[in-house]
Amino acid sequence: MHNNLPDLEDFRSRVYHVTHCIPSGRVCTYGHLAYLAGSPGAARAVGTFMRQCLEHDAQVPWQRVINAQGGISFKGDLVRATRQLELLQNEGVVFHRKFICDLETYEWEPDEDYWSVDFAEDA
DNA sequence: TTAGTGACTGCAT
DNA sequence: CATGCAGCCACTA
Repeated sequence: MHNNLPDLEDFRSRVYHVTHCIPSGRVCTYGHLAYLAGSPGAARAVGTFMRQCLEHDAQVPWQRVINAQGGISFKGDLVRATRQLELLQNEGVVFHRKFICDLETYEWEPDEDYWSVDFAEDA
Protein backbone atom coordinates (compact mmCIF):
# COMPACT_ATOMS: atom_id res chain seq x y z
CA MET A 1 0.00 0.00 0.00
CA HIS A 2 1.16 3.49 -0.76
CA ASN A 3 -0.58 6.22 1.10
CA ASN A 4 0.15 8.77 3.78
CA LEU A 5 -2.34 7.78 6.42
CA PRO A 6 -0.78 7.17 9.82
CA ASP A 7 -2.12 3.74 10.68
CA LEU A 8 -1.71 1.80 7.50
CA GLU A 9 1.57 -0.05 7.72
CA ASP A 10 0.33 -3.54 8.32
CA PHE A 11 -2.75 -5.54 7.49
CA ARG A 12 -4.39 -5.28 10.89
CA SER A 13 -3.99 -1.52 11.08
CA ARG A 14 -5.45 -1.06 7.61
CA VAL A 15 -8.44 -3.27 8.36
CA TYR A 16 -8.89 -1.49 11.68
CA HIS A 17 -8.94 1.86 9.92
CA VAL A 18 -11.39 0.86 7.18
CA THR A 19 -13.73 -0.79 9.67
CA HIS A 20 -14.03 2.51 11.49
CA CYS A 21 -15.13 4.16 8.23
CA ILE A 22 -18.28 2.02 8.10
CA PRO A 23 -21.14 4.24 9.28
CA SER A 24 -23.80 3.12 11.72
CA GLY A 25 -26.68 1.34 10.06
CA ARG A 26 -24.50 0.10 7.21
CA VAL A 27 -22.50 -3.11 6.73
CA CYS A 28 -19.46 -4.36 4.81
CA THR A 29 -18.52 -7.88 3.75
CA TYR A 30 -15.28 -9.58 4.79
CA GLY A 31 -14.13 -9.74 1.19
CA HIS A 32 -15.01 -6.16 0.40
CA LEU A 33 -13.32 -4.94 3.56
CA ALA A 34 -10.18 -6.88 2.68
CA TYR A 35 -10.22 -5.31 -0.75
CA LEU A 36 -10.68 -1.81 0.62
CA ALA A 37 -7.85 -2.43 3.06
CA GLY A 38 -5.54 -3.28 0.19
CA SER A 39 -5.49 -7.06 0.62
CA PRO A 40 -8.00 -8.49 -1.85
CA GLY A 41 -8.71 -12.14 -1.12
CA ALA A 42 -7.90 -11.85 2.57
CA ALA A 43 -11.51 -12.26 3.65
CA ARG A 44 -10.68 -15.05 6.10
CA ALA A 45 -7.90 -13.02 7.64
CA VAL A 46 -10.37 -10.18 8.18
CA GLY A 47 -12.65 -12.53 10.07
CA THR A 48 -9.75 -13.68 12.20
CA PHE A 49 -8.88 -10.08 13.00
CA MET A 50 -12.46 -9.21 13.93
CA ARG A 51 -12.44 -12.08 16.41
CA GLN A 52 -9.17 -10.87 17.89
CA CYS A 53 -10.63 -7.38 18.25
CA LEU A 54 -13.43 -8.83 20.35
CA GLU A 55 -11.05 -10.89 22.47
CA HIS A 56 -8.85 -7.88 23.10
CA ASP A 57 -11.91 -5.73 23.64
CA ALA A 58 -10.76 -3.28 20.97
CA GLN A 59 -13.02 -0.37 20.11
CA VAL A 60 -14.16 -1.47 16.69
CA PRO A 61 -17.61 -1.67 15.05
CA TRP A 62 -17.02 -5.37 14.37
CA GLN A 63 -20.76 -6.00 14.13
CA ARG A 64 -20.90 -4.21 10.78
CA VAL A 65 -18.77 -6.84 9.10
CA ILE A 66 -20.76 -9.75 7.64
CA ASN A 67 -20.35 -12.36 4.90
CA ALA A 68 -20.85 -12.04 1.15
CA GLN A 69 -24.34 -13.50 1.43
CA GLY A 70 -25.44 -10.61 3.60
CA GLY A 71 -25.53 -12.95 6.55
CA ILE A 72 -24.01 -13.01 10.00
CA SER A 73 -21.29 -15.65 10.35
CA PHE A 74 -21.46 -17.57 13.59
CA LYS A 75 -18.86 -20.28 13.31
CA GLY A 76 -18.95 -21.94 16.68
CA ASP A 77 -20.45 -18.98 18.46
CA LEU A 78 -24.19 -18.51 18.24
CA VAL A 79 -24.04 -16.23 21.27
CA ARG A 80 -21.81 -13.72 19.51
CA ALA A 81 -23.91 -13.95 16.37
CA THR A 82 -27.05 -13.14 18.30
CA ARG A 83 -25.37 -10.16 19.91
CA GLN A 84 -24.22 -9.01 16.47
CA LEU A 85 -27.75 -9.33 15.15
CA GLU A 86 -29.15 -7.21 17.95
CA LEU A 87 -26.47 -4.54 17.58
CA LEU A 88 -27.20 -4.18 13.88
CA GLN A 89 -30.94 -4.12 14.42
CA ASN A 90 -30.42 -1.35 16.93
CA GLU A 91 -28.63 0.58 14.20
CA GLY A 92 -31.64 0.18 11.96
CA VAL A 93 -30.58 -2.74 9.82
CA VAL A 94 -33.55 -4.95 8.94
CA PHE A 95 -33.08 -8.71 8.62
CA HIS A 96 -35.67 -10.07 6.21
CA ARG A 97 -34.60 -13.65 6.82
CA LYS A 98 -33.00 -15.02 9.98
CA PHE A 99 -29.48 -13.52 10.26
CA ILE A 100 -29.72 -12.30 6.66
CA CYS A 101 -30.05 -8.67 5.52
CA ASP A 102 -30.16 -7.10 2.07
CA LEU A 103 -26.70 -6.10 0.87
CA GLU A 104 -28.19 -4.02 -1.94
CA THR A 105 -29.68 -1.83 0.75
CA TYR A 106 -27.12 -1.82 3.54
CA GLU A 107 -23.69 -2.52 2.08
CA TRP A 108 -21.41 0.45 2.58
CA GLU A 109 -19.30 1.90 -0.22
CA PRO A 110 -16.51 4.37 0.60
CA ASP A 111 -16.95 7.90 -0.71
CA GLU A 112 -14.48 9.71 -2.94
CA ASP A 113 -12.51 11.07 0.00
CA TYR A 114 -11.40 7.58 0.85
CA TRP A 115 -9.95 6.89 -2.58
CA SER A 116 -8.40 10.31 -3.08
CA VAL A 117 -5.97 9.56 -0.26
CA ASP A 118 -4.58 6.44 -1.91
CA PHE A 119 -4.07 8.14 -5.24
CA ALA A 120 -2.42 11.17 -3.68
CA GLU A 121 0.94 9.48 -3.16
CA ASP A 122 0.74 7.03 -6.01
CA ALA A 123 0.75 9.82 -8.58
C1' DT B 1 11.05 -22.31 6.81
C1' DT B 2 7.11 -25.36 6.59
C1' DA B 3 2.63 -26.94 7.79
C1' DG B 4 -1.78 -26.13 9.83
C1' DT B 5 -5.83 -23.03 10.84
C1' DG B 6 -9.87 -20.02 10.12
C1' DA B 7 -16.12 -14.58 11.88
C1' DC B 8 -14.46 -16.30 3.93
C1' DT B 9 -15.68 -16.97 -1.23
C1' DG B 10 -17.23 -18.61 -5.54
C1' DC B 11 -18.21 -22.46 -8.21
C1' DA B 12 -19.62 -27.23 -8.69
C1' DT B 13 -22.72 -31.04 -7.05
C1' DC C 1 -31.82 -24.29 -2.22
C1' DA C 2 -28.21 -26.83 0.60
C1' DT C 3 -23.51 -28.92 0.84
C1' DG C 4 -18.98 -29.67 -0.43
C1' DC C 5 -14.56 -28.23 -1.79
C1' DA C 6 -10.51 -26.01 -3.44
C1' DG C 7 -8.33 -21.51 -3.48
C1' DC C 8 -6.69 -17.51 -0.86
C1' DC C 9 -4.41 -14.48 2.59
C1' DA C 10 -2.47 -13.51 7.08
C1' DC C 11 -1.08 -15.56 11.30
C1' DT C 12 0.98 -19.09 14.45
C1' DA C 13 3.37 -22.92 16.30
